[in-house]
Amino acid sequence: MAATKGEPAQNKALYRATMNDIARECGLSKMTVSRVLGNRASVGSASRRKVEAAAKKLNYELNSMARNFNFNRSGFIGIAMWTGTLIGSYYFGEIFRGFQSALQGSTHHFALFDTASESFNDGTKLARLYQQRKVDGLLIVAPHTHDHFLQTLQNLRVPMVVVGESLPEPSVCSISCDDAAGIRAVCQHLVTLGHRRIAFVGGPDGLISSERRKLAFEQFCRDNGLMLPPAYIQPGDYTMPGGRRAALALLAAPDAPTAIVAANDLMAFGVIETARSLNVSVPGELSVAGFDDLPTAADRFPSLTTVRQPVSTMAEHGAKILLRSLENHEIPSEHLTMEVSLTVRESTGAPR
Amino acid sequence: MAATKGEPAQNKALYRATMNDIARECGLSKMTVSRVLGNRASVGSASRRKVEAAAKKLNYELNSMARNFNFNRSGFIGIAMWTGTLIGSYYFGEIFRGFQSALQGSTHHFALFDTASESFNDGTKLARLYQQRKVDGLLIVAPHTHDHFLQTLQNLRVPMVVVGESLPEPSVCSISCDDAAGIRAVCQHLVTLGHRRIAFVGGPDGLISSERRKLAFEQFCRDNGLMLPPAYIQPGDYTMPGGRRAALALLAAPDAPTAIVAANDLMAFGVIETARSLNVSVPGELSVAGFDDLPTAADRFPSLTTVRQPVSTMAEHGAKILLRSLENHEIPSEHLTMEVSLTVRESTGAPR
DNA sequence: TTGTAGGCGTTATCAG
DNA sequence: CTGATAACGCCTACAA
Repeated sequence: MAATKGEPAQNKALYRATMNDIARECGLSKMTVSRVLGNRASVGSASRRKVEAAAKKLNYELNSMARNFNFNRSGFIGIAMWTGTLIGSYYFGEIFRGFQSALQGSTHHFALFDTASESFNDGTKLARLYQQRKVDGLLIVAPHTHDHFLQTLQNLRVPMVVVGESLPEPSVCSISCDDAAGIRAVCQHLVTLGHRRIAFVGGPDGLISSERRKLAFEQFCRDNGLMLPPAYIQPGDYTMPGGRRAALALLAAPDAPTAIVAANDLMAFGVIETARSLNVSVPGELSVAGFDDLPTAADRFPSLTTVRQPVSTMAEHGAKILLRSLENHEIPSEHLTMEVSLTVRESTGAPR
Repeated sequence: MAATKGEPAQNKALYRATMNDIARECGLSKMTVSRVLGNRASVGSASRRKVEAAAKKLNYELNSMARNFNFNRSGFIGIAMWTGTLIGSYYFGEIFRGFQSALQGSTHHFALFDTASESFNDGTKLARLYQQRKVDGLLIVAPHTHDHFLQTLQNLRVPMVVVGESLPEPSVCSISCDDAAGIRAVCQHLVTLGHRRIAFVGGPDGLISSERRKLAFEQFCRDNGLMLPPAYIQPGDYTMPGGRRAALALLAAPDAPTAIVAANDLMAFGVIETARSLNVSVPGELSVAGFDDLPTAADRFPSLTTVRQPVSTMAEHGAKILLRSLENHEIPSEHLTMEVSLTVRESTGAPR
């Protein structure tokens, strides 16, 4: 590591003008100044001009700390999540995009908090963010079932919206997609193509959506009289290596499936890679489907049949609900379930 | 989209105790309370116990807004970047990981700002965040050369550190990796293997690091007397499709290269995919190398020879420098260049 | 339309 | 060790 020292740089902070300075500058009371610069209340046009000129001259900016202190709000929305696994993912990118577009016209900003740390799990630390007025509310992204903070937060009346998972608690607002419908749609698609031996690669424990997808798959098989040996339900972890492992287990077995449904796209990619390395052609000998519709799902060879969930729309709705509830000083409690859609591409076809 | 209304939920906010309440509760002045709860100054142990008991009883939490208002600091560090392209990337995941570990023991938190919006480019909006005391300082991630805000920020003495790009401005603190050394290492590796016809897939315009990698490549070729027809320098954009396009152009030409160096891993993946689809074996007929060392670089078939840059370490250093400079009320100006290392894997070999 | 008084919750300062 | 007072910068409420 090489270091270079730049020129000395000017260290002293610039003086920041206050409303008082402006008031003095133009011989008005600071209330008049406040009305012009902060309140936009009715002020004589002469005064207004004077104040605005002085503000520009002194390079004045509202001190949002004094302001928020007064209003008893921080101006920040906290995004709370397991950053370790989520932060660099496409999923979070979409989530953030959605959050951002909900922020249009709002004066709020986003702060990012990691729920992985020990003290977060009982909600103490998260709740404290609100009690200390560091955030006005929380957007909880894809919480795990073993995150025990939700109850704590709810008891303390922390305004919050859960995004990406549907919670059993009816009084906690949550926005998710219709996981079960998505799985049913893929399975129906495969059955229509003629498949009868369909296997499933599940997501990690601890995510309700993941559990939902698995249950929907099992239910579909029962409803349609498909064979479902235990080995057809492989555990997974939403990663590509996880998909590879599951595919190895499935394709090595004597009664290998003719189709594999993965609980997310990454695992489906892993399945396809393994199939390729085993010289099992996709979709010729094996159909593969995923869930998420990552951008690369369309780019890959073969392109991936998958379920599209409107992640950024979910996030946008969630953030809007939170913002609205902050304005109205109420705690949101509705549950939203967004529709998903099946995108059929090259990775699925009729079985041989 | 289906919606369900949860139970009414308790809407009124809980009353928040203040230091005054506690003072009254235990018959002491609020200064004594402040000393116990905020200052940790010397206080008689009897008083201390009384205050702590009352605080617990009233479920008291420090009001950080009043506190920060007093201290004239917001408690937030702003992370400013082009979120559209970065937020969902592995790179940002590493960056954030680094930032976070720098925050251990600090009372600061992170806020996230998008520099894509129009008004950001001249720095006005970004500077305002600081002038309005919404953030105490800024971490600028991978700024583009056409981001014109840096000069503005510097003039306004905004404490900031640029991470991931090395800037020409000597008085703006920036932390980056030694791009040129990385490229030289890959090229040397290829030349040592016997390659003489090496092509390059460049990154997007507007990133200094990207430009640096290209220049280093050209310089290496000149220094080593390698042939370098213009077509050997392909434009790219740091995406997989970009890598595919470049590879198509390179492999179709009459004097196709025996090795391709991509300015990042994603493009290298694209090159490998295209090679595969053209039945050009890697590394048999074509060696491919990247830059970044994404986790998947080791997983792929063939695994990728690439340059590892210590992204999270860079970020951690950057954040630490900023935090330290905030404590000392000074503006950092050093330039740090971190070392990179070559990781040789399966995608490179001797030419036929 | 403008100004005065007071308060938000905390800490600095200085006196006891 | 403890307390009274003032201050941070802004806004609400009321009065002129």
